[in-house]
Amino acid sequence: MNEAVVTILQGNGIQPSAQRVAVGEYVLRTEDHPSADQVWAAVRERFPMISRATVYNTLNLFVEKKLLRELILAEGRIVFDPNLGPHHHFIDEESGAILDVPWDAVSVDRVETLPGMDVREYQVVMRGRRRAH
Amino acid sequence: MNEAVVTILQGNGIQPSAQRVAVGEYVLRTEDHPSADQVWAAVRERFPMISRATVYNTLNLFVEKKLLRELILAEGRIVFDPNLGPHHHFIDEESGAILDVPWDAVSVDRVETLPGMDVREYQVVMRGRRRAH
DNA sequence: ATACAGTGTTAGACGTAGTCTAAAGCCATG
DNA sequence: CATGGCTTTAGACTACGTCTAACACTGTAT
Ligand SMILES: [Mn+2]
Ligand SMILES: [Mn+2]
Ligand SMILES: [Zn+2]
Ligand SMILES: [Zn+2]
Repeated sequence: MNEAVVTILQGNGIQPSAQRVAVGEYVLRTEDHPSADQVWAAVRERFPMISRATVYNTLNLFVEKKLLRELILAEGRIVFDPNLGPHHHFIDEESGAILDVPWDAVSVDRVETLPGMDVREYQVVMRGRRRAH
Repeated sequence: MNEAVVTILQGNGIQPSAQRVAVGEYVLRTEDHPSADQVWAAVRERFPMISRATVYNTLNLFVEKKLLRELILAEGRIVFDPNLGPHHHFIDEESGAILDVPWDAVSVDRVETLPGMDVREYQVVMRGRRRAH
């Protein structure tokens, strides 16, 4: 059992069962933005007997305990993001891949002054094509 | 049959059947961002025999013909937006309501300069609470 | 008038992502 | 051991969207 993950879970009031650590080992470290079923597939490679319900339960628990964020950017799938700091997202329309865009790469102004809206959080969602740079 | 809607449909190469006009009368004029089933409910009040499949077919046709945009901002529902110009969105976390934010109410910079990303379109997605203003 | 073709509508089956349920397993404590 | 509280599990269930295949409508050709 990965001690670093065990420590994170304990530090957030989560009993570190073998299944939860296996899910955490993948989803808390990925650079990706995987869906629940992608997490299930990835975790099953090393922990083949884990059930789908446990993966969903664990992901929802991690969201509740603020180890993950849920993003809803594309049709038919919720994706999970272990990058908790403020950042933006770029969606490659060709592959569906979701890329992080650093908070300071884009500048956004006047969000605080919108009449009638108390903005708790915001992000820029960009869509387009990836290209060589 | 609403002549204004008939004209819009014809102008976009869509045969103005009674069902399509009924859907258009609601969804092309709403200030809301309704889901397909909300559209179905609204249209059925005046056209009770319309089928769910026709509403979905019609909405998808309107999207294809660029009379509507699809937005994916919340869990478990695609919503439709007849406001075609560039604008941002604010989601009231209490009610789930989606409000338009005028393009110029917020300023966004440096989106064009992101390395490796060809941004075709973008918007700011804000979440928070509505309040009196 | 009738036949026919092309388009549009319909009910209901289907696919699929996510949730729920109820039983079984695990583990600490007495 | 026995008990109690979590946790996991398989599979049922729900909800949104799509697909299918039959039926209806409309306009044109005969
Ligand atoms: Mn969730
Ligand atoms: Mn669609
Ligand atoms: Zn991210
Ligand atoms: Zn809008």
